[in-house]
Amino acid sequence: MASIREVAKLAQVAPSTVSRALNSSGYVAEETREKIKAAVAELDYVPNQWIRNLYRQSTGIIGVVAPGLIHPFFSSLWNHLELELRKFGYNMMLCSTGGDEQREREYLDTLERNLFDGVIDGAAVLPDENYAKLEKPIVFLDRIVPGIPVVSSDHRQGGELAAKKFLECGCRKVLHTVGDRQYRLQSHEGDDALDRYLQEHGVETIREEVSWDDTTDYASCYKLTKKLLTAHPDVDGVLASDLQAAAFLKAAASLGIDMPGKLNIIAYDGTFVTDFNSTTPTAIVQDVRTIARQTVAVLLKRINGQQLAQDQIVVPITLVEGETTNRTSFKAK
Amino acid sequence: MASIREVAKLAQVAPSTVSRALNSSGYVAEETREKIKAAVAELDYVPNQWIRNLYRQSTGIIGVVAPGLIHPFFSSLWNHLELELRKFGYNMMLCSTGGDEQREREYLDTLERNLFDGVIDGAAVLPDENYAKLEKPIVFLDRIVPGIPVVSSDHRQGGELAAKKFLECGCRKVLHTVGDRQYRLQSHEGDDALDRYLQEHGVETIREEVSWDDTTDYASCYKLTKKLLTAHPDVDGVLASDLQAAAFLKAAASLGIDMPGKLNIIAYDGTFVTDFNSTTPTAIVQDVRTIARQTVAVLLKRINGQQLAQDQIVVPITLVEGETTNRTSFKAK
DNA sequence: ATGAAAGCGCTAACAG
DNA sequence: CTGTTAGCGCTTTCAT
Repeated sequence: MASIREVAKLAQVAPSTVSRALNSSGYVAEETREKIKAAVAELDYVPNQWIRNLYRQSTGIIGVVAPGLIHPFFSSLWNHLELELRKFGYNMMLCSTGGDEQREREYLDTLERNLFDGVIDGAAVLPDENYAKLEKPIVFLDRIVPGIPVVSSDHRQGGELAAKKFLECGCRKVLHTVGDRQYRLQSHEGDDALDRYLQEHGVETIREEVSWDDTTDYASCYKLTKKLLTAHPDVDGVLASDLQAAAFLKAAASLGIDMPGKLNIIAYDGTFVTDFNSTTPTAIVQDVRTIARQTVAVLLKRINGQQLAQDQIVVPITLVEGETTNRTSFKAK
Repeated sequence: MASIREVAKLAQVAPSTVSRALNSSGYVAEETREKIKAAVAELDYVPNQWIRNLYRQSTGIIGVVAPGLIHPFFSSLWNHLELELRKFGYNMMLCSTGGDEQREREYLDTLERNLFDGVIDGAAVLPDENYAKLEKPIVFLDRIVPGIPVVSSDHRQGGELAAKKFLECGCRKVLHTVGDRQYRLQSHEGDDALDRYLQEHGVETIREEVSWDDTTDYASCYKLTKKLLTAHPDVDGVLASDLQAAAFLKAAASLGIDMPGKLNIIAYDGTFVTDFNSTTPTAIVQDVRTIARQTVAVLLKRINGQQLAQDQIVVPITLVEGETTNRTSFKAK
């Protein structure tokens, strides 16, 4: 790896002149420029970007903290984030915590101590105070902490869309799986909205708290869903994330439950995995691309020191009708 | 961000002493150590890791070049790679090329010019000569280039396992999808082995070349498989990657083809997505975890300047019997 | 238009 | 045991 000094020596100029020529900053005589160009070619000189970063105090790398890479919703989110960051000349360092506190802490530490330009935390599971001392521009996904910008789907809308669909289908008892409630997440709004709306309309709801494994690992999902369907035989509506919904579908079939006659299932997320099923589920679809776009937009504003109009950004969500909910409802009249 | 000099000043010692105290390299009097500790605490000093890297000429970050993050086989591979790298104290920077040459080139360039400790390229689609000048320790996945270590599944074994199964099922005409053949990939061995074995036993085979999209995007998969099944109505065996296999299954069902009576399907990869189907496919399962482990092992050897026993490492592969191949074959007698 | 010199924040070699 | 000095590879004044 040739250094700038070697180039300078060969071109018989000072290192600073080479620097200027290469960055086209400041004046360099055409003749000198030529000599330098020749020397660069001869030595196959490539400036060490790392060192440049040292001066610029920036690397063009954004750290992304993820709970996992396999879950279809997240893998597709990271994919879109990468594309979006690339658009603005940034690279992405992807860190996966597996939902573990300690690992998140370690990663945040690494990201803080290195010259990363910013952080996107999609796996924030630490108490609020841990985030207070972070100096880097940061954006959260879903997790709400005062003073930190957060991007997420409009889960309240998602919950309501699902609730309305269940009502249309004439459901009387709806079960939905919810995550841990220890910290404030935007997605909790969805659970609350669902319950509120359904209960206002006289429909019973059951919340079933599930672990991260139960939403990520299909085998766990399947075991869980079978258990739930057995424990609550009178449930006629289910809202659960894609994988779980797929598992519910399979489990219900194996239990001989008539669908969608006796059981309406709505999948939350609407990633590509729902396509596999022989029956296409009705799904609440998150707009991953827009989430990625907004997240990057917010982060860049932070990096450039601009003010944000709002700390919380919610992205609209849609319901896509499939075959797992009753079409012959009174809505269709 | 306090610097080491500020700490030194506050503790009334030289920066180098602080450095020694913090790295516990060299002698520091207990008393001095205390003073320094106090100063560090007072200023909330955190050493700038980035700068340290400059001296160590290493960052602890490995660049991973991926064709994509969504495809289940890859997302699970990146996940395991991350875990494995973490085990050895490394972080992973994940770059996704979408299979694009230009993007691979750009990423390799970035990785070379920055202080990454090594590169794992799972999306190598450039002509061989592009890799000759790479100076960083590198490992390829699947792609074979002389002089560069490569890790992959034992696809030859995979091809043969599939072939034997098709024979057992009494297939007479087997279709399999293959990728681009422009460069040498270990996975081509699988296609070749399948053809060879089947043809030796008098079974006709059809290769169908497919694009990256046709293996990644489910909608594309489905369109493709429907077309193929219509074009080759007499095919009684199909080998295709998970997503495609799922699509074949759905397409065949929609065309009213009797399965597995008239059509035996084997899914290649065996990722979690195959679980979703109401029918569990027979699958050739890649051992992602071992691939990840071997890849990291090879890379670390390279980083530490150790010799490799061999340039090509192949990881055993297995066939898992499912419901999409005929069990009542003459093997069962 | 060019070069010398200072410095980014830290470490390592060497005196003392 | 501790401080001084030099330097990682580059950029950026500031003279000339």
